[in-house]
Amino acid sequence: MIAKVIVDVPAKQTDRAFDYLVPESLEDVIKPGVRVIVPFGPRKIQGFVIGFSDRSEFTGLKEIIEPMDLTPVLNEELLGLGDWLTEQTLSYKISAFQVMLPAALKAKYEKKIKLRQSMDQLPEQLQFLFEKNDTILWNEAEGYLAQLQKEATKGTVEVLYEVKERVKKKKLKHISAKVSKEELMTQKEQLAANAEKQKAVLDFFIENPKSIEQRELLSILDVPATTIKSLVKKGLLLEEDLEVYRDPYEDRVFEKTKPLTLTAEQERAISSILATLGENMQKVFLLYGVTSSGKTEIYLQSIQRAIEMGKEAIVLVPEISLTPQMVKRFKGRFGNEVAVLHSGLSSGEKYDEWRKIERKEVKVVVGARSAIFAPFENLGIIIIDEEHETSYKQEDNPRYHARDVAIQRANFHQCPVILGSATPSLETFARAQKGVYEQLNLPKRMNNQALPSVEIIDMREELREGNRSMFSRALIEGLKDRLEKKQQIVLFLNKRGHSSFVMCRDCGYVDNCPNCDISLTYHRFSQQMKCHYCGYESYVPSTCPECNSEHIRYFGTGTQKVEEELGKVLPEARVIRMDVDTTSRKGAHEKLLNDFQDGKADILLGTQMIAKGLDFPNITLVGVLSADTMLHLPDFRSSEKTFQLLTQVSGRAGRHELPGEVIIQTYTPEHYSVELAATQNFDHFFEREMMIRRAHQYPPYYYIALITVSHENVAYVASTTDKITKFVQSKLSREASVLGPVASPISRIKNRYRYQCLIKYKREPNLNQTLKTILEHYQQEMVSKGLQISIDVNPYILM
DNA sequence: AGCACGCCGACT
DNA sequence: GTCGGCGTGCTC
Repeated sequence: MIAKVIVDVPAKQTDRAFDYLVPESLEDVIKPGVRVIVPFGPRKIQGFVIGFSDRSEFTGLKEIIEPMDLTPVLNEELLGLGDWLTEQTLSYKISAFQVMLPAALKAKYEKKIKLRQSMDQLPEQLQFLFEKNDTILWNEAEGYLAQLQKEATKGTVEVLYEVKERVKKKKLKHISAKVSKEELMTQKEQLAANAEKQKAVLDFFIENPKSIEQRELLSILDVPATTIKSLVKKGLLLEEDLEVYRDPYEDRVFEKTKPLTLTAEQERAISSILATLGENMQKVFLLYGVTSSGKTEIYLQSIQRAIEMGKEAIVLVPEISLTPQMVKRFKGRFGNEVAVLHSGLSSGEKYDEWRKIERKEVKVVVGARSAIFAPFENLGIIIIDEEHETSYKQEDNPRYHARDVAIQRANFHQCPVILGSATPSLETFARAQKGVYEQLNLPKRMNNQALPSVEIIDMREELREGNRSMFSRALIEGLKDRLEKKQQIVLFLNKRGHSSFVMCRDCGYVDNCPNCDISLTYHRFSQQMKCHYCGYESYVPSTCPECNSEHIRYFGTGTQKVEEELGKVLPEARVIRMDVDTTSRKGAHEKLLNDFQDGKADILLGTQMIAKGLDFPNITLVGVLSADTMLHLPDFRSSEKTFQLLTQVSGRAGRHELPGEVIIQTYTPEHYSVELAATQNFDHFFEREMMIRRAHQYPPYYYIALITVSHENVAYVASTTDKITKFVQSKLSREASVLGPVASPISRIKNRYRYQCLIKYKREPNLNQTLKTILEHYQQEMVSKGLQISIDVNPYILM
């Protein structure tokens, strides 16, 4: 039997199956989807079995060394999905497989040197290396490698390549009775009279026939481990290592919730979904509901139905660690049937959650982007909450969009996909309008609570009238008012777009990174300037390096700065600040939110991370400090993102009995995305933005693909990009526009110059082949000259 | 990605 | 004469 194996070498030349003989003894274990260790040249590496064949064109086949799994980690569906991913994203097969699995299953490689003959066969100056051990790590022999290599050819030492698992299954020693209760009793009689500890242990097992963790047993009975050992030796007790899961929510109790009664609107929406569920068909729904309109309850009850039908469910949420409330809702309804996968977990914890899915111990997975690959085999429904979120697009290879994967998987399982949002992406909304997706509307908030009133404040006007602070007079008024009424406030700082940079007020000099074409960010905590792209650090300049002026200071507002200012204006206000600094510690996020919920603070101040999911009854005022910082980014989606963000943030106010108010501060009050977010008029915004997209040939009217070329030499990059652009032009139809070559918006990162070519097209069956040809053609130069070409067929970041 | 093989410059 | 630079090609 010959196995086709995809090897763990992410390179163009090795991006195909290699044939290996399956040793007879392994024929039962080696199945498609099993990871194996195979010899590859002089080394050993990991590979994935994708299929079998009885013949090979290749002579001199090698044998598979050993399997790494007893059961496949990728089932037939996921193997196929891997092929599809490879084709869609132009990535390597191996990368596609690895992205579908928890990182813990990625192999770790170790290179070692082993002494083969007696020490005295070795030149004297090398002997000390092997004094302690006959095997040392390759890096430990630094400086002697050349000599050792010579020894290796003589055979005194041998170079070993090892493939290691990254994470061990967590196992704990469990003890149980090996014989019957009666037998234990008779054996107890025969123990020496003074063997009281042993008798106590036997008594315990006579009472409790179940197995128990050794550590626990020892602490209950207060006996030494040797007592257990001797009973095991006598054959009365059984000692075994059982796999236990690292459960991140272990010590948490989730209050059980029951399905709520649905409103007439919810009822109407869910009936369509349930019908599709019952008919076993693939269909995509857009659940378009304003903030607080009860989308989650629809998710919960749809999943309920899927479970009742014996099926499973995937729920994607944007970066779930940021919404503990969401986890609570799912765990509350489905208890132990839920696995949670998000970036806040350690790789061991992620692996354990994944194992629960693989072993069919859960029915529902709630997680961020990569949870879309959960290895369920009987998927009944896929839900993508906050469908418009850009974090569903992976920004490195394979550059997939979870929404596309979801639809692909739903096609395989013939099940519904629900895309939920109050502010759908234009792509999705356009498809719903065309009838490709079925649109379900929830236009009203639950319990008919009115949407909050929104006021837009023109900060230029404030400035003209002499208010130079970052808070408008209206906002200060509002803050004071809520403090008095003991109501809560959310202050939102839109940081994306500009962070704190240092500029000279006299000459306009900006402190830039020497390696990247981007300004350095001021970090108050470490009193340093840092580059977000390459990590370069320097001190904060006290005088301008250009003109020696002392009027050099930082611009832009960080949350710390706002907190400080807030303290000056409203010293009595209790503020909780949420940003990367205060939430980096595990569980910090949740604790801060709990404190806020418990009323330990009046104001919650934060960045993007507080924009969604917050649902506290006492919030009656939401302030947006700077609405328009994103509008000026070189990104055709910036209006869309601004609109979405403002709408989401506004939705935090007045979700329960108390009416809500929103104050949006902006320097561009006339911009339609600000104006229309104030009235929460998505439909109007959609029309407006669609006109612009059509005029500029952007999605959803056109598809786009972005080729980015980078190298240390500008001229080389420019000329290569030029050749690529011309080539693409020659291969595509007249319908497509190929723009370039131009320098990327961030024209240099880590001293590499960056050029790009943007392709806008409607239908180009040749495109993928053309792009593949480019990668193939430049493959040599990519390895030998360090040229980088990255292709993103549906980019979300154009920088 | 590694690693070996192979063909040209500066050294004991 | 050889050590070693990294360009080229292969890995079942």
